[in-house]
Amino acid sequence: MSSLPGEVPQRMRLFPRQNYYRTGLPLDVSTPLGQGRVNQLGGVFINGRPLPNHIRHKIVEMAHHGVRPCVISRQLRVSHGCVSKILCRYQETGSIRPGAIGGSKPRQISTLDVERQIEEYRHDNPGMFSWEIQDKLLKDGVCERGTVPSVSSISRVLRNRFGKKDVGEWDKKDEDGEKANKHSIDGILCDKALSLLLAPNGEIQFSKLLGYSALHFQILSHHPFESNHRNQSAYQHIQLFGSAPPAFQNCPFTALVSASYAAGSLIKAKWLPTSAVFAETSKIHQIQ
DNA sequence: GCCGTAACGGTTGAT
DNA sequence: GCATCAACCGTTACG
Repeated sequence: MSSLPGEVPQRMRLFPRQNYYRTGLPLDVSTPLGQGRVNQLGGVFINGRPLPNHIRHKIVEMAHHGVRPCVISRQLRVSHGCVSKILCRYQETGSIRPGAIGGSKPRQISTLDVERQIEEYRHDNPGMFSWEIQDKLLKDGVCERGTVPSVSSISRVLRNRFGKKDVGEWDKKDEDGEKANKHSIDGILCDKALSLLLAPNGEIQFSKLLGYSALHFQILSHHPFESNHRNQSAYQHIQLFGSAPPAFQNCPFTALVSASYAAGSLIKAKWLPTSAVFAETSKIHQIQ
């Protein structure tokens, strides 16, 4: 039997084909990891939580080598539903990562006009409380009872609009952060390093990336509206197998390519055809 | 026996 | 700091 990290000893496993959920039989198992449970195949899982990355990797890797899902399921002791789900997602997105868990849709709590009005109130009277602002919005007829933002929403608007600038804290993820970074030591170093990587015509010279250990090549976004997870996973795939995942081959989109410093600050970005990106990253992978 | 998927109980994190 | 809610998770059972 192959031993996977986190696997429980044989004696802790329950009998296969036991109907846990529908019969109400106990299925909690005390494991060295804590709140583990054991599935019908004898594998350990934590309800509600994604499988560990190394198992997800293994599933994709085995499928890549032509192993059938049912065999993967039995060997890794992961339910076939889960194997199917992970492989389907991988085919569709090129990502082995679980989706973003938790959170809720951003609620449109106030229109831009209302936000502007809140800012104005705050500007005129910096000591004004959120509930006072709420009252004033109603009194001035800016909002009606049903549409007026909650006190916590107003607080959030104030925090977002005034909080960060007051303490001089820039969010490195947004554009402001990017600008700020350019004036940092990291930013200056990055700019200098990148200037060596750029050919006179503005193209990134991929071959020169190899000479800079402090710099790493990054596919930041496969599509402007998609998450970076997918692209990082695609890059992982290239590192593992030396080729782009199936879903990415012959992809009509373009990829945003950047060179970034060890600190992760974005310094320059450039749009290139996906095929060119994967061709170049594969070459880099092979040389390394 | 294999596969896709609905239902389920659970977790997470933004609001 | 707490409650709510909608996203996700992996397992099970069914067709």
